[in-house]
Amino acid sequence: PMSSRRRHIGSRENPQPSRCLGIFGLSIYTTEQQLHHIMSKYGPVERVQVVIDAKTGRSRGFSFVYFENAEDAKVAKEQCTGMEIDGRRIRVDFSITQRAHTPTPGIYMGKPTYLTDGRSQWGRQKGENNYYGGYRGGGGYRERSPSPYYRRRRYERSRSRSYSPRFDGRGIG
DNA sequence: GTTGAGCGTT
Repeated sequence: PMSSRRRHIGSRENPQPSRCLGIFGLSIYTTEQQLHHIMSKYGPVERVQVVIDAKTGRSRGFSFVYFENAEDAKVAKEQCTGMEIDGRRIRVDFSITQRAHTPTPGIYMGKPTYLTDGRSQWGRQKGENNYYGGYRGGGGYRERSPSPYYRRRRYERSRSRSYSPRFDGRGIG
C-alpha cells in the first residue's frame, strides 16, 4: 500500500505523464548545460538537475529535467530516448518522483550507494587490483570478458588518441 | 577521466 503522502506518482514500469523527465544512463561528464541545450529544442525548460553523488562530487549518471509544459516533456521523452550523449545511450522517462526529497538534518537517511564494509556490490574490495583476481578461475570476477560498455569505451579512447608517432607520416625515427 | 544499474537528501 502506498503512502498518502507519497512524493511519486505511478510506478517504475508505468510512469505517469508529467512535466518532469528522468534521464538515465548518462555519462558522468554530461552537464546540466548540455542537457538544457538539448531539451530546450522541445520547449521551454524550467530546470535541469544532474544528480551528484555527495561523497565523490561526481554525477551519478542521471538527471531530471523540468519542462514548463507537460506536452513538451512528452515529445522530448519520445524523441530523446535512445539518443547518444557523450558516448552513452540515454533512457528518458517521465519521472516517478516529482522532486528531490526534503533535506534531513543530521544523518543521511537514504539508501546507501556503497556497502558499508568497503566492498563494492561487485564483490571487489575498493582499491584492489583489477587484473589479478580473475586468473584464479572459479569465481574470479574477471573470468568473463569485459562488459560491452567497457570494451566500447576502451575502443573509443584508442580512436581518440591525438598523437601516434608511427602514423604521423614521419615514422618513429 | 567513464564497467555493472540506478528515480533525486541544496
